[in-house]
Amino acid sequence: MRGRLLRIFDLLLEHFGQRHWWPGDTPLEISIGAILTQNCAWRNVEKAIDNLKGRALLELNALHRIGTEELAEIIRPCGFYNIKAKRLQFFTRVLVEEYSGSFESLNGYGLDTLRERFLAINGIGPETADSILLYALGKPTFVIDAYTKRFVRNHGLAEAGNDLAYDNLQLLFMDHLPADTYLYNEFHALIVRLCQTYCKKVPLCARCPLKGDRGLAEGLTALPHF
DNA sequence: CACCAGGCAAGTA
DNA sequence: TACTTGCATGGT
Repeated sequence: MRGRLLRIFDLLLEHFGQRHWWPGDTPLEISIGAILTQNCAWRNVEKAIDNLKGRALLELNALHRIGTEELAEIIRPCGFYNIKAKRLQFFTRVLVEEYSGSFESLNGYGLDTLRERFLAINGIGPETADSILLYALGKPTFVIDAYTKRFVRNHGLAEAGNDLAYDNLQLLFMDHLPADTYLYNEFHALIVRLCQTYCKKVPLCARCPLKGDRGLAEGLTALPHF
């Protein structure tokens, strides 16, 4: 599996090039995006983040202090705005009260410690936690999202059922790849890029160039023709 | 019109 | 433990 995954990575990287993920200029902006994108289209998150940027709210203390109802109206375009406003402030509260209000102070903690702390925050589940850890903090944890699950399923990398649970999907990648931040960053972004073009709808991606009876590796070599 | 989009928590059986 | 529901906007 290790060689297979690395081969998939190499072919995707060659085909699509570096992704330069996650969109966002600072650890805070990346973290905000990770929370706001929960079950909604990224284009709507961009509108919400633009609204925040226009009001100088991409700043930890400002975001922490603003009224929750006012914040909800500002992030309205990304949907679920009432609950997401609370979730943003649950997160900022922990940073302000426990970590000196700075992302720099998080660097001194290990991956497992921070992941456990993030998961204990209401509104931060495994995907949001891993997105912040990997893309905002540079910790080597593999992000599993709807695209990743679809990718694994459609290409037979895991059987249906419990193997597709979040933690097991994460182990599928992390047990068979070196714990490398760049690799995890790029690999996940490439899976997203692939699915956004060829696997737009659940549950199957009939047009996906990786799909077929010939097997994954062989299918991948056909990528450049699409 | 129906369905989907880079989840998560709370409620139910 | 496993499954269902609420949360809500905007694009196709």
